[in-house]
Amino acid sequence: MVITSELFVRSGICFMSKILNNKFFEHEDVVLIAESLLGKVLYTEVDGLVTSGKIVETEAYSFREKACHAYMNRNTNRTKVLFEPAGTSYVYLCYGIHHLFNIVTNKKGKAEAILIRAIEPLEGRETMEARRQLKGYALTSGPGKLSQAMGIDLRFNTSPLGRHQNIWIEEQNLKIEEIATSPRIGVAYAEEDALLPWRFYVKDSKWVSKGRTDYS
DNA sequence: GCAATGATTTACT
DNA sequence: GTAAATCATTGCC
Repeated sequence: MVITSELFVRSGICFMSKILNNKFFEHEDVVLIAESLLGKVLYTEVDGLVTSGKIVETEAYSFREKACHAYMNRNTNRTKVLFEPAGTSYVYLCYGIHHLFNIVTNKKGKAEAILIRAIEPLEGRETMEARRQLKGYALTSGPGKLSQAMGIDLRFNTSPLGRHQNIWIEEQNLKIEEIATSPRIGVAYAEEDALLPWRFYVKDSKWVSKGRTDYS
């Protein structure tokens, strides 16, 4: 993996941080990238307010399997962003209420993406609490919750990740506890592909979502 | 044009 | 545990 080092000044303190670049997301194995994203830090700057959180739950989706919106290279107005280059944001509205944030991976034309399902708040926690109108673990423990907390909506759809786009991911070498795997949540419609163990989460994190994962 | 629906969350009983 | 909220997208007429 290739990581770009950049010097940033934040809160009057100078320190090195590493923003993931497109090479990180270009890998052909979306499942491997999904697992690798655990512990990375997602940032947004919305309305001049910076928020960030440690990624603790992800899911992988691929054009090769039925749970993916671009299964069989299904290319529609909504899914066409999945065919964009790696590192592009894919945000869509679910149930008319919730914005779900994904990152496109693999080479341009290979429709794969990673859904960010939960984060542990780091910077801007008060901003997140104000947007969510609540405190505690419900702040960001789910894909719709974290999007609301971080101000992510359809305006970010098709945005390439990067500091200048106000949405980016950093490697801060945060410690990761044990990683666990399970089937993805809410994809029973995918039949046999619903059982793929493509969900990754930090096993003991209190910030992981509570959705059911068994289809028995 | 129109009806169905969802990679969820929340508020109920 | 069950159900309502709410709308962009999709597929079919």
